[in-house]
Amino acid sequence: MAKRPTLTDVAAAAGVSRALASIVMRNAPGASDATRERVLAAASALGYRPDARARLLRSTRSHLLGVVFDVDGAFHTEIVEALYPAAAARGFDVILSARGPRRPEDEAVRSLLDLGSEALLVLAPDSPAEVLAGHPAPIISILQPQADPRLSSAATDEAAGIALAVGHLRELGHRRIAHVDGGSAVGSEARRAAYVRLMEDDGAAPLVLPGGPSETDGMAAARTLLALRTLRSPDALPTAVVVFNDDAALGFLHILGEAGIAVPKALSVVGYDDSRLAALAHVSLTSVRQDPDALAAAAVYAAAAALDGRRAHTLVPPSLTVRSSTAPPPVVDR
Amino acid sequence: MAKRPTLTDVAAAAGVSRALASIVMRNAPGASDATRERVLAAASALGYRPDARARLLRSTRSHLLGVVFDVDGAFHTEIVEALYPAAAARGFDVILSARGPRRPEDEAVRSLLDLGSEALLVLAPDSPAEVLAGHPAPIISILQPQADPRLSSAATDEAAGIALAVGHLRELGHRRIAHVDGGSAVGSEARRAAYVRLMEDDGAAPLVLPGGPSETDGMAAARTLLALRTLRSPDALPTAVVVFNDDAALGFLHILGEAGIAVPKALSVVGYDDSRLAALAHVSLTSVRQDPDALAAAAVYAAAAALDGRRAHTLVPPSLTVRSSTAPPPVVDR
DNA sequence: GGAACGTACTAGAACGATCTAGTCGAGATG
DNA sequence: CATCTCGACTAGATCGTTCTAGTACGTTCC
Repeated sequence: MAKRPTLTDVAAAAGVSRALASIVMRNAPGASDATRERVLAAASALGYRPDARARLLRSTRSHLLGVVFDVDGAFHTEIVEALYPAAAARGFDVILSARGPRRPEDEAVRSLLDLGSEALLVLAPDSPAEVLAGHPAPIISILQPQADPRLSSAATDEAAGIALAVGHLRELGHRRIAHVDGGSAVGSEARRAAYVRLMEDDGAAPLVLPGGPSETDGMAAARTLLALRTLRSPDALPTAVVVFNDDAALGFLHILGEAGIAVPKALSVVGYDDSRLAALAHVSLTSVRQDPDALAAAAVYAAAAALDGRRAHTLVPPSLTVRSSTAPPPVVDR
Repeated sequence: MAKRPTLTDVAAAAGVSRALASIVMRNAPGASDATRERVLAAASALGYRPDARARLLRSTRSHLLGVVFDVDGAFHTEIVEALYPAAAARGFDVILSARGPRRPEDEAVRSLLDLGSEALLVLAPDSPAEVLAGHPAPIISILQPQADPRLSSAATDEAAGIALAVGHLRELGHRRIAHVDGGSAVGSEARRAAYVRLMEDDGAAPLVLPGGPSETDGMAAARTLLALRTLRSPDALPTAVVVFNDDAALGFLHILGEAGIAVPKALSVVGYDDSRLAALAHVSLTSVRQDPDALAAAAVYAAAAALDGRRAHTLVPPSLTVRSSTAPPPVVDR
């Protein structure tokens, strides 16, 4: 429990001034190679580590990115991990603050600002753009594109994701493709609109089943589809469904299983997020994959740009992970 | 982008000295009610928030708890969220640092120490006790009990958890209960030992199938069990299985399903962690529940105790969430 | 050979708060 | 009435670093 060595200790040990030791530790120009070596040797001999508090307090730039993420968002944590290397590549450090049912976004944001964050990366912010733009540091919205010109964003290209899903199904031969939407969840509107547009461009009738982001929402949507079966003729029923996300897709699959509808033989299902759930052998769901590394890199880029006074709005292209919940449509009475 | 107001600004606006304004902001004794009110009014009028960097640098106590957690550990994030209120209740603030495949524990720990954490809470530490004890702040190991007297810990009572699972199965009428262990994962040894002991106390033969913490480990264990069926007579085969965790249990269930073994009719399965997976309608796994709130409270208590020079080792009792993967054993040839 | 320049280095202020050691005045005590 | 105590308040040092404004000295240039 000995007290931490300070820069003064290092300077004394190396026989130089504090200021020069500081120059060496920051790897700043203004020291000869010989002293540089001597100071570094003294530092490591003493086990010196710069005190982040003093450093943050004094320096003009903190090089700190504050990140707000959801504790229960599985995909959020993937992005968080990708952010560490992405930030380091541009000379930033990362501090985290969790948001959750018992910790409001506002509190998370403020604690990061109090520590001197230069910019804030907020995953799927739930505060309105108005509030976000009011903070004294630039905000980068991750996963949710922002129309507000005062904000930056890095998000997945939802339209491209839906296009991948629909394209894959069409290639398999599907024509009657339905969509279970995400209700009022983040991204739902963009995905639904992209779906409707793709259908109309193809001259097909869109069929949107109201859903939501959770397993139970998916279950409800499946029950709606089952009810439709008693009303429509078989060749007016969808042979494939694109569901808002993996959680909802799982609920959807569950009800289908109970009703004895074989997936993918009778009906193909595509999810969205390519979460851990989708990859389970038990589930094996074809799903649209958002790229956490690309999102992280785009977000850090946007932060750097924002600090230069420029706004960036990046859309990251998703990919499709094909598993065993999709297959050609059944050949029926034709 | 106006500069943040400082304590000096507040003091000037309220017509008092900086020191007195500080006393008021800290809610420390030494100010009259009248000035207290005046200073607080000035502070909120200016939108003043204390600068965490300066505060951390100067004050003798930082009241900061550093938390290291796994980005991919679903249960970890539940504890993280519970830690915020638990810490606040004892006057602590929380800062997070993620550990992951691309961010080693050591780096996470150091960044927290550099910011002045008074104690570190590490979820399921993977460094040896030796290394952990070498840090200049007390370490509280969460989820992994520690024998080392220099460390504190807050963990689930694994023996009690296994006893709950086995007890539940015995009440249902099971006598031949197997265990799929967790290989070298955290907690595996304790759970396996508890299982073996419970079996022996009952005069039953323990059957431990080698497993691990992942879905594929569970799948492998299930195949081992299936192979056993061809070697043993039916009344020497287990009628119930307690699996190391939910992930492995899911893989186990998957292979069982493929082999046409009905759960819970032919075989009962109990998981461990009561994770999101277990709660899925599609899975509905009976599982041992660890209590995140109790763990968080115990960890913060241990941190406070450690700062007083006392070590605490708390075991939190788990509970059992009964779902539909367990039922009475099949009545067979007896 | 003196001005101009560049490199290596240093003294001391500054960041924004808290802490220490006081001052001041009013009321209590003997 | 002098002394003591106590609450309200303040000046100035301090935390560990970075920043500003220099000094010292060797080299180059006309």
